[in-house]
Amino acid sequence: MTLPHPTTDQISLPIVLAVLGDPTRLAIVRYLASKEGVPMNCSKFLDLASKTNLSYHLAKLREAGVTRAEAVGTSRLITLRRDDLDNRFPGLLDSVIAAADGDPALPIVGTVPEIDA
Amino acid sequence: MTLPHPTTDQISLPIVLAVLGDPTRLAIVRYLASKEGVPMNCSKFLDLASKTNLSYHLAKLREAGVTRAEAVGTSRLITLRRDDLDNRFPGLLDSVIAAADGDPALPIVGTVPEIDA
DNA sequence: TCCTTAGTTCAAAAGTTATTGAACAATTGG
DNA sequence: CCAATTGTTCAATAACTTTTGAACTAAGGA
Repeated sequence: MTLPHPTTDQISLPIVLAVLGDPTRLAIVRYLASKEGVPMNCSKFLDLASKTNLSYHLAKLREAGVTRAEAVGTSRLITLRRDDLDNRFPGLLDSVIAAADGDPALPIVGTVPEIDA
Repeated sequence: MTLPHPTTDQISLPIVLAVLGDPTRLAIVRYLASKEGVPMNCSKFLDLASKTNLSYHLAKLREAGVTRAEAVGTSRLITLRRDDLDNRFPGLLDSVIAAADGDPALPIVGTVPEIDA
């Protein structure tokens, strides 16, 4: 199963903005950005929402072109499409992340401490 | 009647992103940005939506802190809260507007030519 | 005063998004 | 093979958002 992703030029500004305009999804994007290059699996985000709901939000992010998801075994490895976003919308992601960092009211991944290896 | 506006520090990133994630509102913001400092009245945007619907979208923009509306006579003078947005979310508005400028699919104000004075 | 212009409000309808639980696949380890 | 792990899909519901028309207010001009 190869998951559908938009090509770079199919990424639409209003859709990206609307997708980022949700605190749960913003938290996911911030976390991916903070671990740039390290693919995450969905379970990392379980403190943000239920498994089902996460599946929904992650699909939104992927369909908008914000993230890339690759099926590996029973996991999905999720990465931020930073290069594509930076190419298409220069400066946008950086300013969104910087703005989010300044807002203590936003949910963040990892507040509920994970049992880390 | 003084219309309600959030203070600068009440402006919320997810709300601003969600509000800008609508093509009609994005068109309004782009137009205001292109005419920086020149207050617009609502009728400027009548080629984007009906009068009633415009009232709704302009209220969303105002309530999010993106625009300021001042009642003058029977008109509302609408301006972009650029300083407030730039202070709160540096670079965000500029990158959104630049990104929008690169997308020919987005609606723009003034496509239907106005009978100008 | 009466009419027009500018925009709002209200209630209804339509459409969309978010959230949930139960059931389902697919991979991996024992 | 069996069970656990990882995540998806589906259908239902809840909750919002958008759009509309009709009725309204408020100011300004004739």
